[in-house]
Amino acid sequence: MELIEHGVTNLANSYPDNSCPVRPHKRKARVLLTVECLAFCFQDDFLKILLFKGDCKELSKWSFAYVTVGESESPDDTAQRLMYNSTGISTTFLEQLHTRDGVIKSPGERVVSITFIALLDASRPDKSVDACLEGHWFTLDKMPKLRHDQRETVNSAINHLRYKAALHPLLFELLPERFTLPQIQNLYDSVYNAHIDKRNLSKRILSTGLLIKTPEKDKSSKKGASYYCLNKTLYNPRSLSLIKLLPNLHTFTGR
Amino acid sequence: MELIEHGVTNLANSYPDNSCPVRPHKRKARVLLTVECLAFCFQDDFLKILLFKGDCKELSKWSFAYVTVGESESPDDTAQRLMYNSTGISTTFLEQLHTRDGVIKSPGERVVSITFIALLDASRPDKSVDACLEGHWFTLDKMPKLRHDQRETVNSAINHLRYKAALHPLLFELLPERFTLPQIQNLYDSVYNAHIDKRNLSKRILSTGLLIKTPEKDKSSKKGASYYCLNKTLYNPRSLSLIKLLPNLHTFTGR
DNA sequence: TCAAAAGTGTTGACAATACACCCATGC
DNA sequence: GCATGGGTGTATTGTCAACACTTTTGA
Repeated sequence: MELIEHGVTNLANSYPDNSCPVRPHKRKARVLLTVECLAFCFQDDFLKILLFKGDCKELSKWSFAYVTVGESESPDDTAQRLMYNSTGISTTFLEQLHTRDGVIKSPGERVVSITFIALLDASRPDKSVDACLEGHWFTLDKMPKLRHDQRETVNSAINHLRYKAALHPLLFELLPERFTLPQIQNLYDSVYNAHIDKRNLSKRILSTGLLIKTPEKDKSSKKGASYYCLNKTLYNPRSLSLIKLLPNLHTFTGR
Repeated sequence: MELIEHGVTNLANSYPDNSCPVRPHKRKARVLLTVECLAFCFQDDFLKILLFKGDCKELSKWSFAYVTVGESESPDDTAQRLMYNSTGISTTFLEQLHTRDGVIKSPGERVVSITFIALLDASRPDKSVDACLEGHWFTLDKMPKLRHDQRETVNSAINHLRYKAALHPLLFELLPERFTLPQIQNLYDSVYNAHIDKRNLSKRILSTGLLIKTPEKDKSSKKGASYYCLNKTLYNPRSLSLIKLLPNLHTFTGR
């Protein structure tokens, strides 16, 4: 990606001063890059979001994870590192939500942050998370007070998650390698804070052909629920097929 | 948005060196910010994309618009400015697609660019575009050779446009203040490179209630087509309602 | 009066919803 | 044998797609 800066300069030079369609502004911005991650998981039958205890400026308030981008890493790598360091889990689903400008604190201290949404399989930490004492998973209805304007970002991430999961088989990212239909049921109920008819939901989910029934059963209930796993030849988190997974789509607005 | 840098530092200080979930990387990235715009309009019954003639490095190739972000403007302002300066049109629809890392050319010259998609009403330049000689609108099937890896970005923008327009009343952004049903027909045909049944399309469009029929007619055809305008109390480009506007949604993949 | 383009309705197929009972097992 | 939770089928409704003719008017 060897584009940008020279292109602008050179293109600008070929125009008279006031007419160049892409002439640069007076002074170029140099900014500090940060990455912030809104991390979700599914734990104890609830959708949860990862938050960290406040720093010394605002001890009582919480925040989602964020970190500055290193000099020699891409923002995607940063997000991956941030998730791994804060949860011990290798994130399989990371998606950019938006990039926004922070305040200019002093000359040269302008901060631009790229917001990611991360879906984690909470069942499989690759390393111990003992080190991450200050991070906690909260259900959405029990979230603590957040710092600054973070609440808005969290809300838009939840909205985006609901929107996207209604159209694409996305929530499997939150489940372990193998899972049961009742688990899926609880997952969708929790994400949409609703009671979705289990017959219709399982019909929709199974009709996608994305699930493979395994002979094993989860014996924690009396009858035992069959385990399913993803059909990896059909399922690709990079290019999710468009499948209507929820009724009443009209209740959502686009991102 | 007074969060980021201090938060990280302080939070980091409260952890032992190897365990902080959000500890900063060794050295922070300071980057040059650029904005690139994939601008679409609807002209002569075709969807068109705005491209500029190559600079001295690659004279024969074309590029979409891009510019560095000024020291005292937000990326959104930059995109707005870029569009206005290159087309004379005030863009009503600007949406972030993604942010991506460029190469590190030399220490301190790392470039990060934010990609926008812009939908323009080509009928209403606020100022003359005579000054913008090197910019041209191309139909998608007649696009010239693009620089570098820009083709991929263009393709993903077109894909995103198709995806989003299939679910939301988005393409009105490309139309003038008042427009006719045949114009809408041509617009959708062109965007999807298909022949969409006009009876079904007009039914879908009109059933949204977003259009208001005016008494005037476009007299350029024999019978004359009625002009419609948007119902501004219902239509809001910031929060587009989810309305299925196209059949065969399954032919698209998610953004 | 003819040609060109606008405008409009119906039907059949499929998909989505609502809804309730049987089954397997552990205790 | 009973309580718990898993698993399944159907009837109805609504939605979507396919399809062709009539209307208007300018030339």
